[in-house]
Amino acid sequence: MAKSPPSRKSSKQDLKPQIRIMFRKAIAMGPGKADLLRAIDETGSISAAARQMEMSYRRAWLLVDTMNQAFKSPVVVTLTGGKAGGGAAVTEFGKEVLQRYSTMEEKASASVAKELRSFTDMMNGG
Amino acid sequence: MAKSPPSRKSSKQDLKPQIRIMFRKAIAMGPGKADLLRAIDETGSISAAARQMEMSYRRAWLLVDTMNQAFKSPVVVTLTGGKAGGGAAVTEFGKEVLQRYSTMEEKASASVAKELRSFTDMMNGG
DNA sequence: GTACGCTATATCCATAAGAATATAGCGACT
DNA sequence: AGTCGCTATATTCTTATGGATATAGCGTAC
Repeated sequence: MAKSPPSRKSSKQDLKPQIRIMFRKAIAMGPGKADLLRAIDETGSISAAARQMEMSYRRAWLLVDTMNQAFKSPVVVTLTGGKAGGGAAVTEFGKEVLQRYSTMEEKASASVAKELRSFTDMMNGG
Repeated sequence: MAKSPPSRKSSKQDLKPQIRIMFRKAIAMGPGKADLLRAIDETGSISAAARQMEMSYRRAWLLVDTMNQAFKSPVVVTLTGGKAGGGAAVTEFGKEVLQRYSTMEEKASASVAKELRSFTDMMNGG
């Protein structure tokens, strides 16, 4: 039988340059943290975002903590208690960080798109 | 006393986009592997390159192995025995891979240079 | 044929990263 | 006052990563 495309995760098609902003050996901002910020903005909580991204709350919390430490102002603020038990929100500052990061991702990606394709040709079937 | 700048490793100034080419969850090519290729090309052996980069031979060998598996042709060929006990060389194909990767690094870096600087302003003193 | 230095590989160990779990605290709402 | 769901944190366990070490095999030079 023809092999059915089995829920492929990263394949050659996913190739893209990754921007990683380092801060004292830790990643202050990268693809994963950007996704997390978007998920927190969407869901309004760290734990909901973690569930959506299928990671542990602990890990999500640590990522948020790393970001908040790296930037001059918090990118995420939290509150405990309240009707929903608490929650988290991406600050305006955080949204700006995210926006600028996304811009960088797009620019970098566009700038190497052509080269990336010829690179693909040199690789085995990812 | 004033705290003297203690042999800083990565600081804000080092910020640059990283290109990582993935192959089945493994990094087929990235900054570290590119450096290793350059070191092998320079030294003519995996172990000398490993020493130069202060990593274990095992690790260097694994990195080479990953690359060779990811690409259609080997990027490094080795020979055992001989006057120097053996050695390794970056193939012409490997040099092309490296060349193209370096080009991508430069282009991506240039394309986001401006944004990267404003990003820096939002971060704490790295 | 012995020595040399490198490749190639296996084994074991230390450390780091992350998952899972447990628990405390909080505040709005009922 | 009690419930709820989330933040915040500690603890334990598993797994992954890499370092260190040991050994075998190889071919040239001596």
